[in-house]
Amino acid sequence: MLNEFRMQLPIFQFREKIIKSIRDNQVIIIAGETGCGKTTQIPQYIYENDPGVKIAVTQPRRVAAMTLAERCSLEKQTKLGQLIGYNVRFDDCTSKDTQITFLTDGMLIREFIIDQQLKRYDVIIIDEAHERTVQSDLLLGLLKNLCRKRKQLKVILMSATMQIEKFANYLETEAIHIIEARTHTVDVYNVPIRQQDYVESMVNTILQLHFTQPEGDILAFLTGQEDIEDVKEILIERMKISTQEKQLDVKMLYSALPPEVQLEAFQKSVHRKVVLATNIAETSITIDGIVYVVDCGYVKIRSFQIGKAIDTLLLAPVSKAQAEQRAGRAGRQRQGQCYRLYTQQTYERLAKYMLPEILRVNLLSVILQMKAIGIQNVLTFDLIDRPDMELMLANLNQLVKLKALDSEFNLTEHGKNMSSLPLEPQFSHFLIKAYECGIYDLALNSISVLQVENLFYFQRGAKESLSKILGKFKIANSDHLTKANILRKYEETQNKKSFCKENCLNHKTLQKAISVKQQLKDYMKRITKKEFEKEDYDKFKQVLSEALMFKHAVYSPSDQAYKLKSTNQLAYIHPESVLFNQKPKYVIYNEVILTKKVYLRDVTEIDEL
DNA sequence: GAGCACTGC
Repeated sequence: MLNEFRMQLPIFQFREKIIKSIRDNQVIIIAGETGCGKTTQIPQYIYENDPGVKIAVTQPRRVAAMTLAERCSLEKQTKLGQLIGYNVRFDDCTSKDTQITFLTDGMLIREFIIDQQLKRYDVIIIDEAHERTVQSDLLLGLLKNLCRKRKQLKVILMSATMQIEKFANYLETEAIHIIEARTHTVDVYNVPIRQQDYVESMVNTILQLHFTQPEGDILAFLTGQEDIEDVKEILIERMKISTQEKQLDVKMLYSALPPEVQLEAFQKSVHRKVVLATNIAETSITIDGIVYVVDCGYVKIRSFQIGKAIDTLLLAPVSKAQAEQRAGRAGRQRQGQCYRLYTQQTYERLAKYMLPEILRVNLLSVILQMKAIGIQNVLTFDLIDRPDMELMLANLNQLVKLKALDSEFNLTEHGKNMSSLPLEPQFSHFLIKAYECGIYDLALNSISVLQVENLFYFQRGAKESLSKILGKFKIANSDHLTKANILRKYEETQNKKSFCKENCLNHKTLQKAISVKQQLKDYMKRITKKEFEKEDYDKFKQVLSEALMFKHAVYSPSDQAYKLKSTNQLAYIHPESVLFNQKPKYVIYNEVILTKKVYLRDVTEIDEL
């Protein structure tokens, strides 16, 4: 039954022990580094031991769920979607025969909304729990509760070997298994003195490495598009004037890069390759052949400032766990090396772990989900880390104003409908109201494009300017309507690829917007029957303004900036807005975010507040 | 004149 490959995995020696542990305990923890085989093998062991059980395995990312299902199917020599399948957004590859389902944790939360007992599964495995996403934290809370109601249910938490005691205490279990993986060692070097400018330091380190060390590709961790482009330019320049013969291929990798350009970073290169990447290469993406890692020591982190009610996207030092994760990327093939552009002393002072997501994001949609799952008092719900009470209370009150909850915080019919849509509550509210007012096509197009990121792609020094392109599509002083217009024009155009090229648009992004639109349309069919349509921009703005009632701002001439109605904070219109450099008196916005300045993103002019 | 970490439903 078990082929030789499977028997060689480190986890195999633990097979009997783990099966027994699952029999004896309701909740068990399995910790092991990547490569020990826990994710692919444990579900199969459970199935082989008791072929009647239905198993769910969650993953933070959709690609992981899909590839893992494929791998396991191959090992069991079954067709994908039969015995073993996956279920991710836009792609359900399961059947009535499916016993092992790999799914994203967001998907399992949606299943909780439909069936609060999750009766279709006998065993639930939460994988990569150490990543501490909002979804996996919430799932752990829900499963902890569910274990009291369903005594036969088995829950398995899988994670890297960190914070195990914390998970064990929280889940009240002593059944812990630690699996050693066979990974190659990575030699870590720190710079003796920290350089002021990590871009310069990065370039020097890469070149020195290139000219002195034996063959093997390099992965460099930077923080964003800007420093990646800087390093690339300088590297290419220095290589040109270098007297050394050895060539170096410079590739980039970050999520705003169109997928076809990202692919270049994976191709085998004749010369040594250096991939300049964001933390996308930390967990989401693996590049083969990496022997050297260079780590700048920083990462951009998005956090929600509770008092000011603004998001920030700022540079922060990495955590120790993150630095280890980055270094580990050098040891996947053979023994590797990691160069850190910071001192040993700086390393010692780093935080052990990054603050979990649930403690640093706005929780409006999570709280609506919790209410939809039937949690009476979300303020006292037992999560592994409790979010700020005042933030949750503020979120509850916002949901009351959006009529998702009544004054006693009970879920309304409208709230139930809102929670069924894969959108932020404001947008769910907007879409439902827009349907009722007969502006559904405009609203659907607008919301669909607003869901996707990186609509435009500008290479450094691109001829076409953003304002010129925006000018072509601009409608009614509104980013929301302008984006709806872009999607319409895209759909009407025959040659979509050249349309995108002309307008610096991202083809894959618009394709995704179309999938989103179709999905929203399908969901909306279950909520309302209304489908008459009129083209009324004023009505659109009126409904949007009501949905974004906490996101109004007024221009203050003395400050030359916008004053947010909610907090009196000053902010500027983002350069990617059609209203950039214009000064309409009243605006509504989707998001306020601090990067280099406090910016309002996706802005629409309105007549009055 | 000036900007764009990463996931997920």
